[in-house]
Amino acid sequence: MNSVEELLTSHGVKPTPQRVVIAEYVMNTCCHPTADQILQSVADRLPVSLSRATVYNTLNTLVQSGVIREVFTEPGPARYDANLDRHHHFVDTKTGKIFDIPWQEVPQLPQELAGKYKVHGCQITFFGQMED
Amino acid sequence: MNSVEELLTSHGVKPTPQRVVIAEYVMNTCCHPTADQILQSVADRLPVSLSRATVYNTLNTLVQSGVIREVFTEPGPARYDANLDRHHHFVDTKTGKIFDIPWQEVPQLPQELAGKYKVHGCQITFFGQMED
DNA sequence: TTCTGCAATTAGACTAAGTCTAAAAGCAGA
DNA sequence: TCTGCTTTTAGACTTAGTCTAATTGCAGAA
Repeated sequence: MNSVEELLTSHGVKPTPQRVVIAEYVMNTCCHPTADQILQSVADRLPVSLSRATVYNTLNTLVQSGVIREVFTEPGPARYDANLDRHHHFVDTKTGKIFDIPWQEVPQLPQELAGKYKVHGCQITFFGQMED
Repeated sequence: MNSVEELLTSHGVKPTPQRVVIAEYVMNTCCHPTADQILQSVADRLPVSLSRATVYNTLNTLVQSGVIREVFTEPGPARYDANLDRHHHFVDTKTGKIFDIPWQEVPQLPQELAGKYKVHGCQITFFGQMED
């Protein structure tokens, strides 16, 4: 049993071949792929055909069980992220690429706002350009 | 000439009847409406029929000219926001409602990250629940 | 081993959000 | 009034994602 299978099992997800290759792909790419990119890239790693519905089902299952995260930074399709450490995102407005920003790069934000908004989580998206 | 017309003109946007009622609607609602909600609500304020394409064209024009902002906090349709002051958003996870959080409620964030990401802008979305 | 039944997968239909296109309408200036 | 540009329109189209009903694949029971 390889480590991806163990990871899925430990999160209560039965490690079917489809789920394993999808999870593996998301974990081994740093590019925050979309569902469609995942389908394209993963399809020929399986002996059977892989359906679009399975990709979406699997991604939703993995998100719900906490194996990966869904990222919405901009218009367009959802992107997926296997970095489970708390972090934020930086969108390079020139290339569209998304980079992870470690949690500790950003100062602690308030846990309550304007005396009435109780904060449970937050997501920061930075826009800008990478220096060369 | 009313104030909405002046505002559009001052942003270089010709104030057609369609644009005026759409801008007016977005400015007078605090609920961050979607394109579809805008179409539903605004259609009968005009003597002619209002096309979906016009709503999207107008919203894109208004966003590009800086009259309103487009907000993506969660999966689903884009939402529009006429609050031009710099601010962030709070999503009430119970009701789905979006509230504006004034810029000064949140500490200043770094202008450069990890020594290579030059920040031009950022968007913070808080998730949580309003206190009763 | 075979049977049973649930969970996962599949293809394809369907829905929702938004864009594109070609024609018509509106309007500013000559 | 005419001309030409801009805006609007209806509806086709595209993209992202969900739903459905049938099939497949297993795990556990007999």
